[in-house]
Formats: sequence, C-alpha cells, structure tokens
Amino acid sequence: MFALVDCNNFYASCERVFNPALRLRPVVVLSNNDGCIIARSEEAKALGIQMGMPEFKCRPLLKQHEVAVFSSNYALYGDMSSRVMMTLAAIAPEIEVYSIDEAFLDMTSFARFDLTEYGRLIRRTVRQHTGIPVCVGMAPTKTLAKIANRLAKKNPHYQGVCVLASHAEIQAALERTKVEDIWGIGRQWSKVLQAKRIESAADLAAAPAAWVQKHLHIVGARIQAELLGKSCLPMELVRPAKQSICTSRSFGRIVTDLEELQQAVATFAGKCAVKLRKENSLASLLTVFIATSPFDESCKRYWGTRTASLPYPTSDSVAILQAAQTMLDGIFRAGMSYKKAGVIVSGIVPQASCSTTLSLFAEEAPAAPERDGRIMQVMDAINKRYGSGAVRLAAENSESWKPHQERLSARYTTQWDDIIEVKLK
DNA sequence: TCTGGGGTCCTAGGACCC
DNA sequence: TCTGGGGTCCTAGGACCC
Repeated sequence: MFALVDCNNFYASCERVFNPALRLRPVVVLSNNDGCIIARSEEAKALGIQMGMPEFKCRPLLKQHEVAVFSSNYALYGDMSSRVMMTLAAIAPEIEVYSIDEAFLDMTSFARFDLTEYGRLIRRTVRQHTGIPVCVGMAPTKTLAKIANRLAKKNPHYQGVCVLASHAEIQAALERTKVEDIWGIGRQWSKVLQAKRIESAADLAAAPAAWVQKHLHIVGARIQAELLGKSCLPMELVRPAKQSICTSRSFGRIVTDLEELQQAVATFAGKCAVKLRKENSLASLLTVFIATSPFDESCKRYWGTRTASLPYPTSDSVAILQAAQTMLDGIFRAGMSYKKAGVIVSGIVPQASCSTTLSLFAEEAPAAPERDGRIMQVMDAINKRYGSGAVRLAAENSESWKPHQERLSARYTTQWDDIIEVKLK
C-alpha cells in the first residue's frame, strides 16, 4: 500500500498558520512578480477565482470579497514544507518527498493496522506539529493513491482520509474519476482519450492495452497498469541529483538596457551556482535566455537563447557568471523590450566523481581550483550565517529589474528580523 | 499598468561506430 | 541481379508534473 499525503491549499495554508486572523477570510497567493493566482483557500475557490488567473483580471472580485492577497514567500513555504516532511518521516518508516506539498509513504508494513485510523493519525499529527491541514489517500499503487487523495479532498464525508483497498472500492473510485483528473494525463492526452470515448478512469483501465501503448506510449501504458492495481512506480527514497538547474524571473518593468540585463543575468547565474553547490554538483553546460513579453502585442517578439559548454565542469560563481555574460552579449538585440531572462546549468556531474579533466582548448587551466572552491565555501558559509545576499559578486544587482513583491508576508520561521517587525506592528 | 517558475521523461531522427 | 545487423550518442520537440 502507498499513502499520498498532500497539503491542502499549501501556500494559502502557510500564510494562515502565522496569521490566525486569516482563518475566516478567503486567501490567495500570487506567483512571482505578483502575476497570477497560484494558490487559493477553499473560500477563494468558492468565489470562483481560478487557478493561474492573472491577478489584474480578478482584482475587482478580490477587492469586493476582501480577499487576503499575498506575494509568494518561498522562504516560508520551503521551511514549512520541511517541517511537514520531518513530521511524516517520524510517523512512517519510508517516505518519498514528491513535491513541496506532497509525500508518498510506504504503508506495506502497516497492513495489520486500520489504515483509515492511521490516516487520521497522520492528519492530526501534521496539523498539531505544523498547523498545516493535509489529506491522505491510500491504495495499492501510487496512481490509485493519487485518486484516493483527490476523493478525500473533494468529499467532506471522508474527513480527509480515503483508503481504496478492495477491488470494489477501487472500481467505484475509477468510475467517479474523470480521465483528465488522473495523475499523468494532461490536456493533450485527455483530448486523445475523449475522442476515443474514454472518459473515466474506469474506461481507461478497461481500454485495449495495445491502443493505449500505441497512442500514449509507455507512460500511458504504465498509468493503465497502475489503475488496474499493478504497481509500476516504486518508492524513490533518495532524491536523485538534479539534471538541470534553472533560475529565471520576469522583470518588474520593461528592460531595454544591456547593462540592466547584465545585472539580471549575473544575479541568475550567481543563484544557479549557489544551487549547484548545494547539490554538491558541477555543471558542464550553460544556457542563457532573454525574452520579450508574449502578451504585449505592441512590441516585437523576441526569444534569444544560447547554450555553450563550459571549459570544465564547475560550480564556481565567477566562472559561471563570466561565461553567462559573454553569452548574453551574443543574444542581446538592441531596441527590444525585455520582460524576462534566465540562466540554466545542465550537463550536471557529481562533484566527488569529477577528477577535473582539463579542457584541451581552454586557454588556461582552472586557476587553482582548490582555492576557488575555498572562496565559494566561505561565501556560502557567510550567507548561511548572515542571510543569503550578505556577500555576493559585485555584478549581481537587482535594483532596476526587481520583480514586484508588494504583498510579502514575514519569513516567520527563518528570519529573526522579520518576527521582530511583526511584533512591532 | 498588469499574465510564474522549475523540473522530468519519452520518442524520433540523424550521425556516427564496428 | 544482388548491398547487413547491431549498436550508441545527441538533439529537438512534445508530453507531463507541481
């Protein structure tokens, strides 16, 4: 048996934990740059506020119903997530952290317990330890556990816990689940399936396997097998190292200057390097992109991107930043109204395995790599102690292009200064 | 005025190897 | 007259996830 524990309206719930006055108000959380709605409390959903809707389009509605609106506060959500995961890890022997607000638990060794009761215990414990409400779905495969979780969320009579164990329970759940609500079936595949009159999860389970394999390939075949109770997706207890790391942002305003783009790209490159070092990894490929707004009809559209290999795998901020600047020069077009930029590092190898193979063509060997490594270690240590950004490269600067973040709540769990400010208010 | 960010996996086709 | 069989690696594009 697998359990899927999924936090309810996670970002909105995080905001509520430290601000009890919000408990009776609808709450929404915005994407970066305060652009779109990416989380909604139940009350906000009931008002008809759609997921992914641009904030400016539902502003009247938000105002009319006195919805509490927040910028995303990833310092808070990330920390609350790790509290939830630590609580779960203490309850169940094996846990797979699937996303910021979800985890699979291996329930195999719990067969002799009443699973519904155990699900309730999980809910109570997480709520008590973190203040975050969760729902629990249990079933013999991950895909079915997802379906169980969804039912637990949608139907109050489950009281947050839905266990699908018997064949009859599973069949009934499949019949109640639309094909587009199955984990792994997105918009495109839903269309393909609906055209074939496959409308419910039960229909997909019963569809001819060869047809599924042909049109939905191996991934679809796996989903079908999982619906039929054959587990194809095992627990992944150790998160594999990332294959690529991306840092990108939309700008708070239009940027036309190369110099301002350089500052943005430098900042993103620096962040990528920090993330790489956190993963104990080195990157061998670097991508830089700059883009105009896809929505602004009045400006010329442009998407400039370039990928190049680094002379040797590195996580050194200076090396990555310098390479990124050179690539930016290559894709910059004057006279464009830029709205977004980003840096991606890929070709990632673990730091430990890398015995620094020198480039045949590099003009110089990595300048005393052990020294560079030490500088980065010191930088990371200072930033860990005094807050990220305490020391940074001079080229990193977010003054001009900084995304909007006008309704940011306090970083209640990671910044003393923020708590003091809250008290003073 | 105003529209997010960060990932993964799979397939097909081309270039190449012996 | 007639032209094999078995691979790998890389990339682009398309699908999906939260």
